[in-house]
Amino acid sequence: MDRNFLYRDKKVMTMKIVVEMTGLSERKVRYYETKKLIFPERTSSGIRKYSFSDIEKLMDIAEKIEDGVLTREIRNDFFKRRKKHINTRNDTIRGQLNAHFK
Amino acid sequence: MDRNFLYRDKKVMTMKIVVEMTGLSERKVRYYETKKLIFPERTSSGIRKYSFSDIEKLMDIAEKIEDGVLTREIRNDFFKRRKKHINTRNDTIRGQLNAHFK
DNA sequence: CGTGTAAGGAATTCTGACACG
DNA sequence: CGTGTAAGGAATTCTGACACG
Repeated sequence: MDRNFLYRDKKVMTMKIVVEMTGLSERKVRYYETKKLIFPERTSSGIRKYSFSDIEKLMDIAEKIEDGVLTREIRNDFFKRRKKHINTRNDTIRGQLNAHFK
Repeated sequence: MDRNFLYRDKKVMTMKIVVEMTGLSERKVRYYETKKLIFPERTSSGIRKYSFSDIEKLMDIAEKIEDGVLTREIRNDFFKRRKKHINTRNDTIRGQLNAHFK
């Protein structure tokens, strides 16, 4: 429903909760923000607020990072939904994660 | 879906967010908890965590309180889904909010 | 590049209590 | 009964930086 959409995208969680749910460190979560991968809102006093969809996105990002994908590439992937394969380079690691972009 | 259910009932919001969303004071939110109207979870360090359904419940509670309903009555209403009408008393205020229990 | 950490301050949250009624 | 508030401490969050690589 329309309501569920609100639940999913409403920015209501603070860092602590995000860390608990994703298993990532605060450092990583903030870093991905500087890299324009996630866009939390802020309370009037500056505290970051995340949504359920942010949580999902973070877990997706974490998975790609582990596979060796660069934040910059992940970002491009988000921006241009269908991006050409990243086969410009061909080391072992790269080959393994192409599935993510197919 | 099953997923939306998770979003709605997952306890992820801290007091600040709850206050912002409901417009209630921290005092009220905590008081309704002592009266067994809401049941937030706690982080390992003791910080209360609320869900979207808690937010909705709080707004419902606030409305009834404004109408003069006692927390005790609201609680009974929650426990026994279909409770007999509260017409034991009959002052003006009471008459006006019977709709809530019909 | 991606991430850990110590540093210091600011904002949040918690509990128990006094107050009014 | 329902709610405001001052009190003091504990836990959270924030930023900028140094470090490694």
